[in-house]
Amino acid sequence: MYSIGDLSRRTGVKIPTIRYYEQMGILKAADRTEGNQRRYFDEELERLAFIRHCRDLGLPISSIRDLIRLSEHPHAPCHDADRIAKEHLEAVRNRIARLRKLERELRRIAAACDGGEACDCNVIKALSDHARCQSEH
Amino acid sequence: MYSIGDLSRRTGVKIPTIRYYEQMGILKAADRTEGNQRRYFDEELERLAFIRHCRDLGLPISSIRDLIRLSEHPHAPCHDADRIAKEHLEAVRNRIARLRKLERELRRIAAACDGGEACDCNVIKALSDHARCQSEH
DNA sequence: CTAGTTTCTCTAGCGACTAGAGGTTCAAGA
DNA sequence: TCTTGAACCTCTAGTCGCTAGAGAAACTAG
Repeated sequence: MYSIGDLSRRTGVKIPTIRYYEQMGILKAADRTEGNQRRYFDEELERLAFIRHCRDLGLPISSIRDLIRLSEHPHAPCHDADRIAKEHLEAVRNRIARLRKLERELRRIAAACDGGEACDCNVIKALSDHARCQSEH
Repeated sequence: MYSIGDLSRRTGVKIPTIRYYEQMGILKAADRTEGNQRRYFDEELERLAFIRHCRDLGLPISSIRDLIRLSEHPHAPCHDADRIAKEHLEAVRNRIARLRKLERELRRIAAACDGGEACDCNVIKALSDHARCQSEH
């Protein structure tokens, strides 16, 4: 049996965040002591680890909610879970592609400073001037 | 002389966003008509393009504010502008590195579905199980 | 002059937390 | 058993960068 602090230490999820997940309905409301404090079991520990893992992977809470609902209806086709993961993979790939363009751009800009004064600072000029970009963003 | 709608069409920045930038102090308060409507000149058009470009590159508004303040004090050393760009480049590189790890992970997870039922769906299992990850995140 | 578009301000909402106030409960040591 | 201090409770508000909507006023073309 874990207090919310135990759960927090074991999962690395901060206490207010645990309460927030409960409020969002992805972590079920814990049993309480006589004095109204939350007490958790291994089941919640596992679910919180699942949530944490999903969040680390960048899945929004709404998708996590979908996955949990799915896993609670074990005879539904797993098609949906697969779709959620695939869609997210696609989104991550797009983000990477965009960020790499930005990286090139920033490298160009950051290389432009010759240590002078702001009035002729190439960083500021480069940031002012969209036309110099080698790729649209 | 541009209305806020003109400015919006020319820069692709939505009208409420322009007003928001004014409120945040990175776009200076425009002149007004008798009837209190904003009227802009090319100077604001350019600044908005600058802001837009910075935002596209992912710079937070606070950094943009710093850069603008800097460009308004043209005899300050451009050292700070350079630092802002370099720091941001660093942050972008870190984000890319992290996202690539996530991509590998998601690819592994998304490949795990064999079309069965949710009760033995490998996507859900993979998401439950941190230990299977090939890289920490 | 009128009708329809644009603009105004103000407030509230998004997502995923995070921080703080002010009060209560728990657990360990004396 | 009592005390003390840590941990916990709820509630509200703040973060960031917008975005949406209400209701009213101003502009512009015919």
